[in-house]
Formats: sequence, C-alpha cells, structure tokens
Amino acid sequence: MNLWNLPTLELAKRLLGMELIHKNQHELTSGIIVETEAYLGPEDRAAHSFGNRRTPRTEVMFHEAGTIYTYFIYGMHVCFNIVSGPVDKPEAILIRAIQPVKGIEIMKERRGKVKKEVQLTNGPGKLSKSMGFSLEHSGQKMNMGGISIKEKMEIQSHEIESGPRIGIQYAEEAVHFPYRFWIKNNPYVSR
DNA sequence: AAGAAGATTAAA
DNA sequence: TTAATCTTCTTG
Repeated sequence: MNLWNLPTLELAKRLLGMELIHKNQHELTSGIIVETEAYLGPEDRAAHSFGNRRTPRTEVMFHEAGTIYTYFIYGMHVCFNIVSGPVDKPEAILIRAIQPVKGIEIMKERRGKVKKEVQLTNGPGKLSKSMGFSLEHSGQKMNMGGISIKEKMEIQSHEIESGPRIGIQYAEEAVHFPYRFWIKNNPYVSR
C-alpha cells in the first residue's frame, strides 16, 4: 500500500517512528519523527487552507500527497509539513518534533549555542533549523530529491497519544480537535 | 500602500 | 512574560 494514499489522520500517526532524512551535497542529517499535527484543509479553521483559501503560499497544499510545504512564521522560523490527501484537497501534516539520528554535529552547528541534544529538534522551528529546511524546499516531492523518509521503527497504536494542537488559539471550534499525535513517553516530544 | 497577525523560540 | 522580526493576507 502506498503510504501517501492514507487518510491524513492515519498518515499523521503512521509517520511516527519513521526516519526523516535531508541530504545535500555536503551534509546528511536525519531523525525519527516523534510528534505530528494534522491540518484538514477546508473544514479546519486552524489550517492555512481553511475554506479552500488558495494563495501563492498555500498553493502547494493543493498538490499531491507527499509534496513538501514549508512556510515562514513569526518573522523567524520555518515550519516543515508534508502535504496529504487527494489532489485539490488541501491537507497537510506538520512535523513538530524529531529524535536526532544522523548528523548531530551538523545540527549543533546550525543551531549555534544549544546545550542538550534534546533541545536540538523538539519543536517545529528548531527541527527545521537543525535539518536545514527552508522556504526553497516548498513544492518539492518527498523521496525524489534531498528530502526523504523511510520506515524505521514500528509504533504500536497503544504507544501513540493524541491531544489538541498547539499555537492555534484563534481557531474557534477547531481549537480542541485532537489532531496532534506523539509517541508516549518519548523525551524528544515538544513541551 | 499600509497594517495586523501568526501552525514559535529563547531569554528574563 | 515578552521581544524578536517578516511573510502573507486584508483593507483602504
């Protein structure tokens, strides 16, 4: 079965335990995905694509599943998402935290002063900086360029916890949707 | 053309 | 608790 054909909420859970890899000419960094958030397009007030809002920024959310969506936020941070769902259904999954595996020294370099390894990637802006993700990656396809993903460890459903998403207080009824997923007791999860 | 707000982070 | 800081979108 093709991973990208899964419904977004299913995919958000399946991504847990998989290894996210970024390779460029000189550097390789990777980490296990331990926390994700699903954004369900038109019906989800928390999503950039709520009401099918289609702009240069959100355009890639309408593309096929497995497309990369990166965006800039709060004047300083990049967030990394994977588009999900059918074409023209603008859903996406935000990667919120990973557990560093390869290129830890490179991550430390990119992040500057950071004391503990756990601080490297336990938040969406942090992991993007550690992994070297930027706006130019938006629109690229997973597993077809420098950024790829592969099976790493099997996560049982009882090891997955869920809860409300973070940073979307404006989203009215969507505030409480339990679309955030993480691996239970994993120290690399944010917060 | 200008202003407001944001899927965050780090430091106080 | 707040500043940092800039893109995107909305309004005029």
